[in-house]
Amino acid sequence: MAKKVAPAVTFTKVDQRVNFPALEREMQATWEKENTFRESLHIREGQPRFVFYEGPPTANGKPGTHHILARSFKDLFGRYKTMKGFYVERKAGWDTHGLPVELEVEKQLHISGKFDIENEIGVEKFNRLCRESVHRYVDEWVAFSRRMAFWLDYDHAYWTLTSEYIQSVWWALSEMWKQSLIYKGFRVAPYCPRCATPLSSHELALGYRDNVPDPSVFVRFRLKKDPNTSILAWTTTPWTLPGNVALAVDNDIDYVKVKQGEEFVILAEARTSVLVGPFEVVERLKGKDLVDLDYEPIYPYSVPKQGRAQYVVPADFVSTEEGTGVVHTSALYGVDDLRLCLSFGIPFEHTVDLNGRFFAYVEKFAGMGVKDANDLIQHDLKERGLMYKSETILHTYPECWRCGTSLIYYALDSWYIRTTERKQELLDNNRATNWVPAHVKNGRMGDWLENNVDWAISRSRYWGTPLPFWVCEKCGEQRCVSSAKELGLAEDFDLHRPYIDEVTLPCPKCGGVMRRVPEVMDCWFDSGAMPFAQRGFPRHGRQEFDETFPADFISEAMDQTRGWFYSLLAISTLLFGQNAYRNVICLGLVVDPKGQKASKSRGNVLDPSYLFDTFGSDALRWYFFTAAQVGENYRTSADTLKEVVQQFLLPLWNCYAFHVNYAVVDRFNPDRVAVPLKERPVLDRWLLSRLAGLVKTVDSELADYDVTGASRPIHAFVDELSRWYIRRSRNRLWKPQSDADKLAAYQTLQTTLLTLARLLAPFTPFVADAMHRNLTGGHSVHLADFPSVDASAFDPGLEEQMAAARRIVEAGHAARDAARIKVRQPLRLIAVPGEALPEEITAIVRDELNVKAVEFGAPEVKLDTDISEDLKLEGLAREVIRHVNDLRKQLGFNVEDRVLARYEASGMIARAIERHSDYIQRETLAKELKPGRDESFPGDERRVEEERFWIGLKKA
RNA sequence: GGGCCGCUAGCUCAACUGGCAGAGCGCCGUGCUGAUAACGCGGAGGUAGGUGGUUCGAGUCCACCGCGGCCCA
Repeated sequence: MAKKVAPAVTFTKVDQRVNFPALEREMQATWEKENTFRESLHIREGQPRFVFYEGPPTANGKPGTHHILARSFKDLFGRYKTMKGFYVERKAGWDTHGLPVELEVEKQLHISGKFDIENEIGVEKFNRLCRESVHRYVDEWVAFSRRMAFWLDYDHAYWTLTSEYIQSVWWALSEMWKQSLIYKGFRVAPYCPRCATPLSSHELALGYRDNVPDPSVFVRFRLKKDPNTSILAWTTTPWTLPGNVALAVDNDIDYVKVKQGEEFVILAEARTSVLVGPFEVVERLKGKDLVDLDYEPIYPYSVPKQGRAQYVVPADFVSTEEGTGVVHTSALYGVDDLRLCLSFGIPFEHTVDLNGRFFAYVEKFAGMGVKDANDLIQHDLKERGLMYKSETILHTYPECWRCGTSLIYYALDSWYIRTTERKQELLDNNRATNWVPAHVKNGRMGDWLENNVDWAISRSRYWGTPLPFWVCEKCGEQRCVSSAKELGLAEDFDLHRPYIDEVTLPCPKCGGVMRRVPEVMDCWFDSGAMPFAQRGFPRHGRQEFDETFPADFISEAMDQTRGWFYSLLAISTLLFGQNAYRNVICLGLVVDPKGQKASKSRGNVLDPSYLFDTFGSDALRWYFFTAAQVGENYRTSADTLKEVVQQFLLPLWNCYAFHVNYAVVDRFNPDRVAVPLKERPVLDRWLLSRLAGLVKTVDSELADYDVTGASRPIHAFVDELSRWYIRRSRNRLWKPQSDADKLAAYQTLQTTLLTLARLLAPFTPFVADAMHRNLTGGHSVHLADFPSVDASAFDPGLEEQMAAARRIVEAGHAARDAARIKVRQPLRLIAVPGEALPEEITAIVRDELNVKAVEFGAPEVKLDTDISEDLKLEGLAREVIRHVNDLRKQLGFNVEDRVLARYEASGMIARAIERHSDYIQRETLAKELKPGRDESFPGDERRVEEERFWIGLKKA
């Protein structure tokens, strides 16, 4: 007797009733214990880098289901490229500054607005609380990311709040300063005069109220050359009239001059319905005919001495939907107004102070609040015969979400980066970037860049990178600082407000005192600076920066087009003349099954921990990779995730369990010499050819950043593996004897499942590693190489023949169904159309359709439905086999248990058992099959086609 | 108001450059099951959001409109 060689790999039996969330928790623990992530980096040290940048999440809220999406894609490519042999550093990052953090702290303190922060809490304490708040959320993010298997190096994370990081940001600004790209100007924003603060668009959206009453006034602007004629302009904010500097018309709109009594009025033809009383059209004009006309200022206040103002200019934002088709323009109290005045060089001056009160020089209304002044201004205009008509309208208007005060649009001092000067470069660098999906490049992103405006980088807030600009109190000299050292500060000095505000510099020009401007930076600048700031560059990390710029790959949600995608592009273009990333995947949103965005008020938010606990993170990841084309929205629900588990993960797991559990029984040794491919049965050669094609597809699609293109074929392959290969191979593993055929089947399955595990490792890292470790005796799949294509396995001809065979099988099943003859009943012949297939494949067809012969070349599928006595007995034998196996299962025997069988039968059944006893014993692992009822054998009455019989079984 | 994306079966989604509308789930019927939280076969279910246009031919190209989404104003 040959001595048994202990296999090097011992498989552990697999439970078919797998619990994925539990499996994932165990695997996570294993990774922690074995430091698998660190090890996966370690084994690629010194290899070419694949550079990934982590877009830092704002650490001021809990992670949600939509965060699983982007983090899945980031992780996918990190793992894939690692398996392809690259060193993929994955440095975590935290976006720690900004208004969201401040608002969170305001909420926590039950305060709101600048007044409370400065006078009740104090900036020092406020910023300390902001810092603490950030740390609190970061812990949750780390736990969340671990749970979803997002491998990221949290130990070396970059934090935008560190002195190191801040100084890198300062350096970036100082470089731009040297290029004269930074200037101070005005920026119009929604503004609360009570809180004395501008509002972000997010805050603005919180405060809209319907049916707000406001004045609606039509004002005469008398022409200088003809004071009997006025241009009629409309406004709902009379308080802006003292600031009027121009009137805007559209060049192409039709205007009319109408006569009413002794007065003439000009307005858009489409708006004559606003006129009071009868009128007579005396002249028709185009907007461009009005351009350049000077009018009598209604108030003299707002225009500085130099420059031309108070005349008609053309604009592209004038409409005839409301008003008069003429827009009164007050440079500092409207976004369009300011843009227009700047483009025409019209001079202007503020009439209203930061508390919403008129300056003293606006004599008639000095010191009045803007809302209170509305009535007085209307009264004044009426008295002077300039008010054509005044009414009250109800409209939707924003209020301050904190205090309910009506907001005004107000221009504040703001610092800008002159990005428009480098617009062409921005466009060129964008064009050189690979966008997925492709339409974003010239669509959303390209369009945004075409309409580029200078980047307003200052915020009148507290918790942010302080602007490094110092201005002399005396002479106005400006200076940009690029490091703490330059200020004479220690390396550990907290560069935040309020400490930095106390740092003054002597003015080199006049010897006066230079003080820092009060603003902090737009935190988008922080995140856009991360390619170098995460290294502390240029003070440190020069080599690392050189090695890791630009990134090969980044991925975030689509809304980052104007966020991080832009801030990276803009900063890199200005500083380094190229984009910071080569490939970018922009993802859609996670929405509910109706396509509605998830929100607390709609009650359609999916709780990520519920999803993790119920379906597991592999299911979520696989869902995001396969469910929609990249860039589309994901209509997500518990049902769609359940489908992933049932349609993909369970069939995959069952294929794996099938192989392993039989391999355990048979003590399959994966180290045995492989049966040469040519000697393997056709089914194996077919599967391995399909597998080679799959590897090729997945690899090339991932190389192209096409994730659905890579993942969907894997699903299709698992389907074929389960529903054709294993279905047709069960008997090969089930049979008791160990021969070359069985060995080939095990070896084929082993190769296939191992390859699948490696293909799946980037997609579903938990289940892939569970499979891989068991199949290899404990090696993590994440330390393995990505599979390479086995070109020798390709056999397109065979694949085509197998496809033909499957078409025949389908037609054959349909024909049986039509003839109402069950598959268990063997038949003599099926005739099918088409060319003859090789015998080895035809044998599969015969077996699957349970026919003795297949005849090719028939005009249509035809089944010989004649059942001879021999065929009948064979069919009955198969019925018996099924009942015996059913009883085995019922009695709780294991698949490999040998049994002893007794039976009691008569008639055809008895004859069938006698004639086919070898066959029955083989298929039921029965060592003996004897007639005679024996009550010591647990058994059952069974019935086939009205004939009763009894069988009993015992373990052998 | 502007830009981009989407709209295909009850649901989730496919269909290379224009060429006979598909899959999975669900439903109905049926078969099979040591074949798994299965599987096989058959069936019902579609005006391709709408209206025009180009073309021998349009889900696919063009125009306009509607709905949903994101972004900007």
